[in-house]
Amino acid sequence: MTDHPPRTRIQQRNRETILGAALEVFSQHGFRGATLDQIAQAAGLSKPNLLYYFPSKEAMHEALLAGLMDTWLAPLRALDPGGEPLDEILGYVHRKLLLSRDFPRESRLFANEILQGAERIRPTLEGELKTLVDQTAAVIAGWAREGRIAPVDPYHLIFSIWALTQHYADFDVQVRAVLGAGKDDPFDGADRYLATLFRRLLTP
Amino acid sequence: MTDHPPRTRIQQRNRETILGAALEVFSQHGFRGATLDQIAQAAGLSKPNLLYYFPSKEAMHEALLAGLMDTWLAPLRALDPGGEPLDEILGYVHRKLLLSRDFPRESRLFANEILQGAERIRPTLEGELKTLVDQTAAVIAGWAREGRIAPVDPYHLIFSIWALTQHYADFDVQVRAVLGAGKDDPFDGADRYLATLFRRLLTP
DNA sequence: GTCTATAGAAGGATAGAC
DNA sequence: GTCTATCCTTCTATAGAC
Repeated sequence: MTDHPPRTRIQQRNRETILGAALEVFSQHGFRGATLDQIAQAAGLSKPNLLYYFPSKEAMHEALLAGLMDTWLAPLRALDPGGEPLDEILGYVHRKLLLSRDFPRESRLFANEILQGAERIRPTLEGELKTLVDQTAAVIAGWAREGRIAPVDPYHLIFSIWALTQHYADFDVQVRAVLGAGKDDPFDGADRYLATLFRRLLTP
Repeated sequence: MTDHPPRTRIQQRNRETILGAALEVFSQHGFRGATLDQIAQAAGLSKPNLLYYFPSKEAMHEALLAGLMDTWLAPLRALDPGGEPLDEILGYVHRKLLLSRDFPRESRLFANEILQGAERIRPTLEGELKTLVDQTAAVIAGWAREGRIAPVDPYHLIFSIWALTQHYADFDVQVRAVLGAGKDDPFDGADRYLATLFRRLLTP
């Protein structure tokens, strides 16, 4: 017994193809800007065939968002309150940057959602996300109180990690326009820069 | 003789009303997600009346973007190569944060545009913006070479200033969801946090 | 200048053949 | 399961009265 009706291999494969195409299109145009025609073309399927696998455009979008939040919060969950403070925070920054590098479309899907009011995920932000951030902020505040890192507002510290890592995915076009064509991968430079930044910020 | 045909006061006022409404709607839904109905309602005018003042939806969007880039780059242009390095950079951070606080809709309009591929402003990014950043990066690199600030990649420094300041406007919904209702203005905390961050990063 | 009415195109979703 | 054809709604833009 599973949560969902059993699916053949071909059904499973098509659902994944469609979700991949939907991610591509939604992340580039936002929910309202995306069209089923674009998704169908990206998936190599007909428009009605999309709607055989998902009841609506909305359902595709929800399916993408549902899986996203856990992936996005995993690096923060992996922060160990018992570890060495600076290593833990630098490790979080590094993991979050890798996530932006390897899943830029997911990052942009999320950014589109927040930017446009987050109506579909506001409950998650105010619930699950806030709870996790509150816990982590308490840990970081404890480290600062013990003098193991320099004193710093833990909430703004977390915001700054999000802003700095996601910037390279969400504003990729601008970053590459400014750096020019012949440069290294922006993410390599970012990794070194961010390690330096947070080391200098947090070293007591 | 002016660049444009003369306009009555009422025409001028209506154009501004429409652009204000368009900014509200475009910044929240992106270009394709916005509708003329929404803009008309926000402006308190009929839909055909909008199209009496602007030839198309596209024209409204372009009018907004045209004015935006200069406003957005002004704080960077105000950075004085002859000034005290740390003060100049901290001053830039502060001005940029104020801009995000006072013009969050403009920030989100810009973010929507970049996020969705920046097709309408890519030439400006690769031309005017890149030139200005290259010049500023050279100034900052010089300061670092002279030991007046700590060594740091000037391009990633500028990216980090953009990311950190615009985050509070673009991801406002998420910031407020995490901080909860009863807290201070996020921008107050951000101002103090960012000053600390860049001071610790850049003090030699 | 501003409106009502509507043309014409595009988009989401369904019917029904295969 | 997958397609063609099509319905119905929404959207941009225009026509034309006032």
